[in-house]
Amino acid sequence: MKLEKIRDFLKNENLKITPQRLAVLEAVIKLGNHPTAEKIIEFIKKNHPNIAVGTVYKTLEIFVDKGLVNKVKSDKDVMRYDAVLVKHHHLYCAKSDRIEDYYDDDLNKILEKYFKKKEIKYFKIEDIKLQIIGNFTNK
Amino acid sequence: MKLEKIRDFLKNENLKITPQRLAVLEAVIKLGNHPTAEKIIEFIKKNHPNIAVGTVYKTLEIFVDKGLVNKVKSDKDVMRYDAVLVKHHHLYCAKSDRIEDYYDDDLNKILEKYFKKKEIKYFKIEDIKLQIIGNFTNK
DNA sequence: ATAATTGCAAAAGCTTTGCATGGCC
DNA sequence: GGCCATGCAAAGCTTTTGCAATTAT
Repeated sequence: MKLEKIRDFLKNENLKITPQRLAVLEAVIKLGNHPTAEKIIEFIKKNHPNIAVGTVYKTLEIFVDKGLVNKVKSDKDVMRYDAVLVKHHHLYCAKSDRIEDYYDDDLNKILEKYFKKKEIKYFKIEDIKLQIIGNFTNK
Repeated sequence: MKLEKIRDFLKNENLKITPQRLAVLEAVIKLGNHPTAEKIIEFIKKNHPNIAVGTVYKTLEIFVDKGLVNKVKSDKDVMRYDAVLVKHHHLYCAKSDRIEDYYDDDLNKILEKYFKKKEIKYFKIEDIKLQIIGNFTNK
């Protein structure tokens, strides 16, 4: 997302445009690959040494509420954040904390079709995310 | 899983059969629905008031290592545990912490077939879990 | 001007750890 | 008896909170 778009977005949500907020979003986007709060803070501190831990958490929470950022969690570690808004799934390394995005529109269509036919009693589906667990064979 | 099976399992893994271990596994099984450590401790304390929190966590971790119990985590809350070993997926309530199991062999077959054809470069799949997010329409 | 946001530090969970005591094999 | 497992309490980590000072609009 471009800087101008981000400013507009914040403005539309009645959120003040502060250097901290821009820095947090920049960090999530530039770091990529589902950074932890710790990594985000580390990244921001390079250019913005006085940012407070609490500010980063609060800002991330606001972005999650507004849908600018998503939370990603595996079965083993701390909260991680993701600024990729396009629908996607995740590849989880069984042995490490590595998480990669997986895009596949055919798959999404198959799932959509499947669940349209085979409705779940007592449950209205909003979204489906695959956790694909396995091992990366490259380094 | 029956008590005798559990005893055999522990024996085979060279784990001592202790009342605490039996109680933890019993709690996870009887509570069902992905209890938190807190709920497990609460349940066990009824019959076993002196059990230590640390013991429960250590025991759960051992069971997870040995594959007797799985960890389940949503994007929002603490670690939860699951003694259902049959392959299944999860329905996550978008508004609460409710998590229900979802079994569907047809779905598993479709996914298996799909990923057999459409291999992911650099990744060897071991398991696929669906996080189905939405709303329960019963109470 | 004023209301929202920040930094700071303390507090609040949840989970882990160290060690002496106790219990299983 | 030997060694593993437990209980207890303290410590560790991540995340949240309260509040005075600061900043965006």
